[in-house]
Amino acid sequence: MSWTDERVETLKKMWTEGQSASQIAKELGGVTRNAVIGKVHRLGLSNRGPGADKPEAEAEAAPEPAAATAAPEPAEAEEGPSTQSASPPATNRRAIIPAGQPLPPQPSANEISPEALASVREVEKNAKKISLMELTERTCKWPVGDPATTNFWFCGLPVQSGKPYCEAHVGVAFQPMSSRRDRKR
DNA sequence: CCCTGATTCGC
DNA sequence: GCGAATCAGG
Repeated sequence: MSWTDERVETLKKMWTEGQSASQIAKELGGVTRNAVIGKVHRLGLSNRGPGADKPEAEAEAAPEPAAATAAPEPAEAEEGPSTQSASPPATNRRAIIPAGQPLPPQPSANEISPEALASVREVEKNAKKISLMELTERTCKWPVGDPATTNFWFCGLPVQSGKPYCEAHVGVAFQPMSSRRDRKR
């Protein structure tokens, strides 16, 4: 595969859209993400944000010709403490879990946002349905089903990173409480 | 381990 | 110019 005009355009478009190199590579096909990244660099658009081109960028200092009075530092707003506690779907199950540590919450009765719920349903269909012993540091530890049943398994999908769950389950586990708005029912 | 982009360097 | 290998980070 070579970089035809079309392919390059797709590349540019997607890259500008913020697509990841791997996604672009997948889309184009026949190339790896490395190829994409390499091309991106060669095209000189390694930087995605600035649609503006800044040919001249030299020397530090003197970035501000204007009299920047005071407050040159907007300072980081930083994430507010925003009590976005994970609010684990409270599990009433006695400590049934084996050598559990932080222990996964039960998805059960809780007001979960429809979107997140939908995601979970999705995921559960593709879940690897691994057993307890198969749980590793990087498998989603979201439990599904009743532990007392044979119909019990763990999601097992790749975890987000750090988190104990896969993306979808992280979504339902760590809800910003803003979405917990009590929707009438 | 999964993923990101960044760089290098033989081709 | 190309992109695999590698590097550096999350």
